[in-house]
Amino acid sequence: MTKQRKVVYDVLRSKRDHPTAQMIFERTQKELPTVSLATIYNCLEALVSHDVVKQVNVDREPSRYCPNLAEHGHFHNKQTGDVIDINFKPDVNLAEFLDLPEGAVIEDLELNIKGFLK
Amino acid sequence: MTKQRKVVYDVLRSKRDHPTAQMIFERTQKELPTVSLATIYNCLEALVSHDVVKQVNVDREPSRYCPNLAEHGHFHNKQTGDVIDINFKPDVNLAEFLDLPEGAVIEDLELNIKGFLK
DNA sequence: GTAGTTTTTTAGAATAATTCTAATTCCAAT
DNA sequence: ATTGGAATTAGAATTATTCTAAAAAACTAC
Repeated sequence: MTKQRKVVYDVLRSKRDHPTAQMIFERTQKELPTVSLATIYNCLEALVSHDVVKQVNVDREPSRYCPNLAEHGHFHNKQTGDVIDINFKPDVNLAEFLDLPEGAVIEDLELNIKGFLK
Repeated sequence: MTKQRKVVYDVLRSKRDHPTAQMIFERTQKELPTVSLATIYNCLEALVSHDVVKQVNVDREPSRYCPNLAEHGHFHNKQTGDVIDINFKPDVNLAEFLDLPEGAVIEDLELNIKGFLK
């Protein structure tokens, strides 16, 4: 954990709105004015590969980052652009409802829902 | 439906291996040697926006395209790079198992599973 | 503490999928 | 045939991300 990685991680935890690397860069600059965007990407890469942060991709938009490690999906509000976490109801194992091929081992499951709030 | 769009659509239906735009470009060139990559993107955009083809994104890899319109997910085999369709078991309504916010209207649901075959 | 080694950060260049631009071609309807 | 509108094309532009090389920082053993 370097100083930069810690600040990036804190930025992510302090406002869980699924910011992009650019947004994280801007928020991190308030704390570390000389930080570079490459460092933001490096830090995020380190945090993601150590499984303390999840990278969230919706369509081909810039990646967003999320410190929620529990298995969950994302609701992308088309009207506001917001992305919020969607938890599964208790004791739900998604894989049970899927027609997976013989011998399939799931390493990662990604659920993205797009829509709006009525 | 122009000639190019028809060939692109036929290419997609004749081999349902979720090709990228580049792969579709190469396959289309066999039929239309003077076609351009921009046209492939244009045609795919037209087909996707008219809801006859689905665009499939896994991570930040190049988009893949799929003529299967039934609601389904995708299994991404990390060992082979293959992407295959995953159907839901009969009468399963995923939304029932999710903690959606009040008033959420689902317009699109995207399920990507990464793993391998044992 | 200091010399030596490794890791991280940084700025800027490079990359690659996709989109845009402007010119040309195609086609349908007059 | 001519015109008008849309589609196609080649190539330039865009943009999120990755790479490169150099400088800075962090560690390690002495």
